Amino acid sequence: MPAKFRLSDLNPAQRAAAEQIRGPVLILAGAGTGKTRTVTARVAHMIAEGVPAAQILAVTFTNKAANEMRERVGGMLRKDDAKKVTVCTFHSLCVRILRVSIDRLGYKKNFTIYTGSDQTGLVRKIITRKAGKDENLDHNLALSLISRSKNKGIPVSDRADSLIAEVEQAYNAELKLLNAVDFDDLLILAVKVLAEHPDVRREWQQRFRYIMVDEFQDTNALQMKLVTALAGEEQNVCVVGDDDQSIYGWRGAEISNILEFERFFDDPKVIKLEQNYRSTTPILHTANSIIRHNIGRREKRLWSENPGSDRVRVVAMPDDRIEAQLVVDEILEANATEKRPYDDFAVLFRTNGQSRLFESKLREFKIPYRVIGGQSFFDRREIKDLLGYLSVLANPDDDVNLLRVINTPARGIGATTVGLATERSRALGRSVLWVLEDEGFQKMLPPKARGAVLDFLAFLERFREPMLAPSAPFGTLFAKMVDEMDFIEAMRRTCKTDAERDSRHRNVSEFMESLRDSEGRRKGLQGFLDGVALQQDRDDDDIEKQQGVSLITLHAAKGLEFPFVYLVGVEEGVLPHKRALEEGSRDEERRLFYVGITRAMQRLTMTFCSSRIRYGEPVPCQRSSFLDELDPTYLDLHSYDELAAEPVEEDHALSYFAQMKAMLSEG
DNA sequence: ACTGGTCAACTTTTT
DNA sequence: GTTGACCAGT
Repeated sequence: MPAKFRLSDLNPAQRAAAEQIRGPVLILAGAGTGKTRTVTARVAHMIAEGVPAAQILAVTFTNKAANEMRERVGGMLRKDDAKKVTVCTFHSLCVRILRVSIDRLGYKKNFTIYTGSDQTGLVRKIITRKAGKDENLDHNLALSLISRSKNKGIPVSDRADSLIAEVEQAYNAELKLLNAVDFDDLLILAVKVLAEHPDVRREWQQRFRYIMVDEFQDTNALQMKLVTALAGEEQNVCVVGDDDQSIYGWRGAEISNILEFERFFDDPKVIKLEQNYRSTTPILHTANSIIRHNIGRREKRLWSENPGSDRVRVVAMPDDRIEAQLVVDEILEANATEKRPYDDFAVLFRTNGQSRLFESKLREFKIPYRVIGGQSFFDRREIKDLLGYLSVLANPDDDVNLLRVINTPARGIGATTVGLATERSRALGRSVLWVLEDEGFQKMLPPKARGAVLDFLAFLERFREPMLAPSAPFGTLFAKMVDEMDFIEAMRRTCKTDAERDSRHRNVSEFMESLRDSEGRRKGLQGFLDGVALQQDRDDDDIEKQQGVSLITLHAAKGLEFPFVYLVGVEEGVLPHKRALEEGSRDEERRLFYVGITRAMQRLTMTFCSSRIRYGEPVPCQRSSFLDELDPTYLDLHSYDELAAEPVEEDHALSYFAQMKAMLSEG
């Protein structure tokens, strides 16, 4: 074993956690308490104690966390051991199980995974079909209701005749017909196949006899079921989490999984990690003061040995443009005078849309930056089109993607022909592709359309076999396809501006390159498509290598840390978000705020605006009520004017803060 | 069947 | 400020 690993490097609590190898273990790891370090040390310790590396499964919630853990484990173990440890997300674990065994549940193994926009598209279509286009049942609402009920195993509405119930039924039935599954299905079906087929269950239980789950506070009921199913009799389950950082309730996460862990596993060993190695006392103190307002937590007291030299700042800004300007100015200055690399800075915000202004300001000043998370590369239209072709090749039942690509680029198969085909497909209960191939259908078409359809079918057919062959050079082949249909030229023609043309063209090139890269990884076209659906391939190489200021949503920031953090847009309605307040999840918003604060290592600045541009119009806003919940001991309140002019003395700032507070409590 | 234009609606967070 | 849905003209 490499010399890097010594149990004596851990503090007593961490060490206790690493040494408890067998039986159920619950590690309550506050923010910045060396969680990943402890977990990786635990893996190393297990292997040192003779546990075969291949029997260890570490499940995380996000790919980012999985990648990080894989890297850390790799640094601590011999290379061949490290490779044998399985580190993956819940969803990719489910895909693994299902690609082998989903046929037991009546699906075909070449199922397609429907993500975000595929789902919305499908639901939207169903809503208009069921209710006409004037009906404005919000498709996002419908989807989230459907998702929630799928996870809980109960129908959306008790009234079977209600529109939403109809939509739900149609959605699920249609998915099955398309030989497609959504994210919820991945969990549901994996749990189902394990529950209903003891041989499958036994196989996986024997494969993974030691299970670790990271970010356990984000698991939902199904994920808990999956863990229990895999754990088997031995119950070598170690979960790590922090209820104060539970921020995925809206997605069905059950905070009770961690709060009531004892209900699921007998007599677990519970270990708390409370020493924080990340942040200074002012930052931690401020963080503790906000999370105290939540009830029903597992009490933790985070402390730090680092007194730090900076107080926490709260800055009032006139509007969001100036907010971006000031933050960028400060970054520029700290980089110039303190020689701080740009990677030391992060701008954190509640909603994706808030990153735009910062992006353009940073570009303006030629400061390198990276956007973490945000709109996926794979959601761009041109990329979805290309993915559509690949999906149709892999799964001929995938009507949604077939319809997406059937006339992109335009090839003479217009709305009339498509309408005819879908109608017949519904009538016969066959896939659209099946209908197109049917001679009876072809005879109904006018000669021109028939020719176009035949050409299209021949085109697909020519590539299907070669692309799906076990070790096919599918990237190279697909490049040929794209070339033959003149995809790029057609796309360029539909672009309005030169900039758009360039960016789309670049995207296509990048996509083709990543496709060709994955040829070498031996997972086949199917593996590539899985990776895309699970967001695994999201150029994490690229983004890791990229340097510069990080722009991140609060959700995506969990697990990360930065010396200098700007938490922007701390306004009522943004953080806490208006929609969240309507749903009554103020506590979760508070945890989100807490997560944001605890990302900061040295210096934390929070800003709020008096006015913000929304939909192109300025809208007045107010500081967040969360700011009033903070303990002011380590807090300085500044106005933009002060900061823009001269740095203020601390006592002045303090009295300003006191004044402000007094004013607020009066009103 | 395709193109280009106007208009509306929209932004919570993500595997 | 962006994206898509819809419509009228070629």
